[in-house]
Amino acid sequence: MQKTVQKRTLKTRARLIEAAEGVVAQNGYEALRVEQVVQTAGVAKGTFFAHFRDKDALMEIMMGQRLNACLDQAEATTRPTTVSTIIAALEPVHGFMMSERYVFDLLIRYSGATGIAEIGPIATCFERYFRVVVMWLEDAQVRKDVPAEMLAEGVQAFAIQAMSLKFCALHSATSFTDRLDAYLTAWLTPAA
Amino acid sequence: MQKTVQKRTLKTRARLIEAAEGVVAQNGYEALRVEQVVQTAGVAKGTFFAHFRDKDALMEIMMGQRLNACLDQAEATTRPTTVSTIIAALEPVHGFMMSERYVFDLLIRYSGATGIAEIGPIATCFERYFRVVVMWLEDAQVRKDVPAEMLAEGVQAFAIQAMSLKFCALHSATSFTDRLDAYLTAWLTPAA
DNA sequence: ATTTTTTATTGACCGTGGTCAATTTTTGAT
DNA sequence: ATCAAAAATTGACCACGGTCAATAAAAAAT
Repeated sequence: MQKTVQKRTLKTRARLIEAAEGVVAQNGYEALRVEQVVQTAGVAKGTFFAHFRDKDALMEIMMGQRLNACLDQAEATTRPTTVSTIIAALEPVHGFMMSERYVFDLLIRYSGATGIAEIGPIATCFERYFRVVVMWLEDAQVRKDVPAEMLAEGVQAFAIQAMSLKFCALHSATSFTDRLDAYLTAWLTPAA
Repeated sequence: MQKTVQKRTLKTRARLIEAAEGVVAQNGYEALRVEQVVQTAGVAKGTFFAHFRDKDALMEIMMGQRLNACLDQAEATTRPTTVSTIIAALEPVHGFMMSERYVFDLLIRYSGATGIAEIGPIATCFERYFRVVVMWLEDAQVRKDVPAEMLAEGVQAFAIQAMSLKFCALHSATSFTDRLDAYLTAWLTPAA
């Protein structure tokens, strides 16, 4: 009982994603409407949902691609060993995450797997972010009383916290980079 | 040009919130439908939106109340001075935050003020959480090389991280409390 | 009291995400 | 080539949050 995939399926799917990417390029992620995507792609609405569970599933795919590209960039830098170089290396990733509030919210919501064995593109990206940071930290000038894995989880937590505060009217005084720098210095190289 | 508020307004608003609370008590937050709330309250749909900007605004009010009650509980404990007692004191708060995935997501989304001078009930609660933890940390057995304010922001960040991972299929092995304990020990009382 | 102005309520209507039985297209067997 | 089974597509339809011009009720002015 194999379910053969027709080549037209792949074509339709590609057309949908292409159309969606065009819409996003023009108006951003938040303004994307399924109706506009299917019209641009020249298919019926039902077709969209035959290809993607829901609108968020398409968002996950598109944002996952962008995130992976940003992570490629991050990994292409010379291996950072200090707090400030780590932050600099992650700049493309964080930049995209903060590009739109809608993007940030959606990324956070899907950063963990939603169901059992149901790990989506965004959760995968967060896992990759984590692994990259672990790798960097393993031979960086940081505290060694705690495993690199935990340090990396902390980096992620602090990055999200700094991004959150960036969107927050109350704490908009300090810049994202300055705040993250202070957090990570205290976390990775404690003085007491 | 004062806009006088009629007493019937307050009554209608109270009826709406009461109705909403009943619905939530029965089916949880996620299942709440505006239609059901207005039916229970015996008003028209338009009235709902004359009282609350949108459905989320009502959610914010209800969750804010619950959160404040949890924070009252937290503050009623004998002032915690160690990592484990801090975690224990915050248990009611974290418990509510993790009670439903929908609740967690919404809280995170509104944890920062959404607009300038537009600080809502949930953001206020997060501010209170922060203040309470600062107060505790000020005379707790923790590192002093970093201001208590930053330590408290870290506590919040790690708590959110631990809650996120709790909802995540990948990392469900470690319990929330154990994970948060490890985080906070490393953050508040570093050994190197 | 009567009129005017302000405030609150109403419900028909809209936008948008999502569903599903019916239809069309493709595939594979004969 | 023909036909039956499987897969993909369609579009009318639904659910639900949210809007707004019309109406009703209350408060203020006369």
